[in-house]
Amino acid sequence: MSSQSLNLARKPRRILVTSALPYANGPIHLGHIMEVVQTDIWVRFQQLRGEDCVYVCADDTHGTAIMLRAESEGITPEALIARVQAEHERDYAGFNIGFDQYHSTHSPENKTLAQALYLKLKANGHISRRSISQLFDPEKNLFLADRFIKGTCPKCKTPDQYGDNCESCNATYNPADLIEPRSTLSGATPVLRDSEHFFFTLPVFTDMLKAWTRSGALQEQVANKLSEWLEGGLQEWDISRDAPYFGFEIPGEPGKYFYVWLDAPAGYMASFEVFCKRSGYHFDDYWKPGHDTELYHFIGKDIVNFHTLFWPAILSSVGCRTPTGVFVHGFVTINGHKMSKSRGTFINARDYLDHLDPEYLRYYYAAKLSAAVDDLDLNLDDFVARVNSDLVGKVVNIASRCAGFITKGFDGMLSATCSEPELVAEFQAAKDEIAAHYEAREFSKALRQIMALADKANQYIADKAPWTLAKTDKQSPEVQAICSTGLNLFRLLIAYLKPVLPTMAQNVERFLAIEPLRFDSVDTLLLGHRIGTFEPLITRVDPAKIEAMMAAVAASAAPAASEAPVGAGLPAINTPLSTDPIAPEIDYAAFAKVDLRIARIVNAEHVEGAEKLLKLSLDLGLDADGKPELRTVFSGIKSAYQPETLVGRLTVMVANLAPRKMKFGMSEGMVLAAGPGGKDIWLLEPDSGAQPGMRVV
RNA sequence: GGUGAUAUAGCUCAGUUGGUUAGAGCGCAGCAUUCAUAAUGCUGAUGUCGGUGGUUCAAAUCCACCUAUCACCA
Repeated sequence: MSSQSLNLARKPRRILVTSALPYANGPIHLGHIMEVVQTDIWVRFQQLRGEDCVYVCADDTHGTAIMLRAESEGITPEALIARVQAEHERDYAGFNIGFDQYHSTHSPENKTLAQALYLKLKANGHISRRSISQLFDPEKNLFLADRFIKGTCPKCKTPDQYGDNCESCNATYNPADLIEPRSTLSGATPVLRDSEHFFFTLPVFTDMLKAWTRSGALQEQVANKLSEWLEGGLQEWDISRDAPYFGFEIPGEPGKYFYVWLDAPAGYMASFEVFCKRSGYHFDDYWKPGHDTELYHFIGKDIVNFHTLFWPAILSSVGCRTPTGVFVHGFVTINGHKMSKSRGTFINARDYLDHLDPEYLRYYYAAKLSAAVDDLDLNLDDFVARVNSDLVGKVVNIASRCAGFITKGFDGMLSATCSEPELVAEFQAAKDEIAAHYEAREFSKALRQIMALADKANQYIADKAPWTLAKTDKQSPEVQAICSTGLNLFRLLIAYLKPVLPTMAQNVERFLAIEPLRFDSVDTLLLGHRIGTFEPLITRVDPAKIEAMMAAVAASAAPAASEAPVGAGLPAINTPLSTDPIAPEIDYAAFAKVDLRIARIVNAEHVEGAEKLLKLSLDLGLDADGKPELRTVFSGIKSAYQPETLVGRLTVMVANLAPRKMKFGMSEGMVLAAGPGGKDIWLLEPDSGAQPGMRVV
């Protein structure tokens, strides 16, 4: 079987690939990098096999968050997105991401495309309009998305909850139902106001989507998730926003703008269109039905709905083809935790590039990536061990230990034949299986197999011990044959690794004095060829550099804390006081009514069926009759504390709060804690010396 | 609160349709080697497969419930 002649005989596949558009509200971080590295490896693999594969991306530039961010910086949105895009492109280039085109959703091409999509949807009867009632900030003069509204939960009365659900009791509600709602942008009390909105009639596409999501275009895990929406009944999708909004105005509807998620996917098309203009590719070949081209979107699990429901439905309405595949990946965690600014683990691409070689991270990600949606943990100790052991200890070591003999004994000339043909053949025969793993995005499997081969190459060299022979005869043909074989094995490994390590592959090509490797290069061997001198192809990861990077990240975390997290769209000024201003003044008598007491937590346990609550038993010491005062309190701190870590600790409780009946029993008081919720809850604890029952004043 | 996923050696992960003593790499211990960026080779130890209960001749694998982590809820 000659797969080489097969490849030459057939026409290359024509493939268009995208990565998700990063939002222009913040820097590129290691999560973004994981996605583009995954995509880039897949694209390079296709190209190295001779396929015609184009890779495009763009900045996502519209929305309220961008508008507010620019306002707080005192610049125009256009200036903001231009600056951020330059940073994004620079960071991606730092990781060797080989985009064929990088564009912007705020471009004339995208405006034309988004408007054309809309007009087609409208002409097809897939746009409806109706008035909706929404909270409006009378000071800032804009409609408020749920995340810009806070107030007291109407069900459990917990203060300071966001507009759509309560973190304490998990209730979901309409933001208009909040008690004492306020705008997080201005602090003003929002008012209800009506406005006409435009909707995409998504339910019309239910059958089409049910078929498409199970057509093989999606991972099974993703299709399962989507059945939740499909079986639950799709709703019409609100695609308009009112002025002021940074985006494109809806044609013929002054003051109405496209919701950012309408023109974002159009950005894939716009970017590709720009590429077509300068390359001679035909736009319609890739976006209209009836062509043999393939279209793939690589995205994160947080934006599945937009890419696998709204987007295919829109494409099908306007007479475009649906994606061949949407490949969903998980999130990056650092040492097992979510990237977090407060924890000092929010690593931006720039932080990494300032200290470390991008090839390390490309390799580490590849070594752990699969086609599944699982999160990927960047464990920094593991990172150092893995990269040093695999890349330096195993792969590069093969060249390093062979090259010296060839250079010194044979003036760089490789032997005319390889010894150990079976071993060489085994390396070559692995091609199809490794290619299948790359194709299926099972990069970790591909690399495992490649590293197993690298082990065999080292075993072979150790077994033949050319250094022993060289002691008696530096010019022994046997030494030349062994080391030439070793270098050939090394060359095969590099050909397999090239999608992951483009820079190192280039260095190897220079060292071996060969033409750029392609995937099929493994079918031939390097015989009777003069190589260059060996130089270190990659240096070991220095753990001190990791420490320096983490120190820099932690140092920048403090001032950066006031910046909005990426993509979260929070206002630029975000301190506890800004989001939750100090309450109206009270007199001492009012305060004195609250009886705060020191209490010892004598027991803490999970509550069966409760998502957020822990059941605490609090000891307040003995009362006047010498009887122990024990209280049971249900507290919404489960997300931040393990029960066993609480037992024995002292805290402060409201001792005279009216008991409240909860689903799980009677709660006789409240313990005091601060923080926004989730992991960020901090229980109050007195200095040592305080005794249970003491009053806090 | 609902829903989808995940949980396997110190670390990071494989484990196909349930089938003998559960695997790999790293790390660790011992030995060998010294050509190589303290690299390599050989040998070895290490697991209540998140928990509980169930189905079965047989469960890491199937079912139920629970716990933890991640995501989504237009």
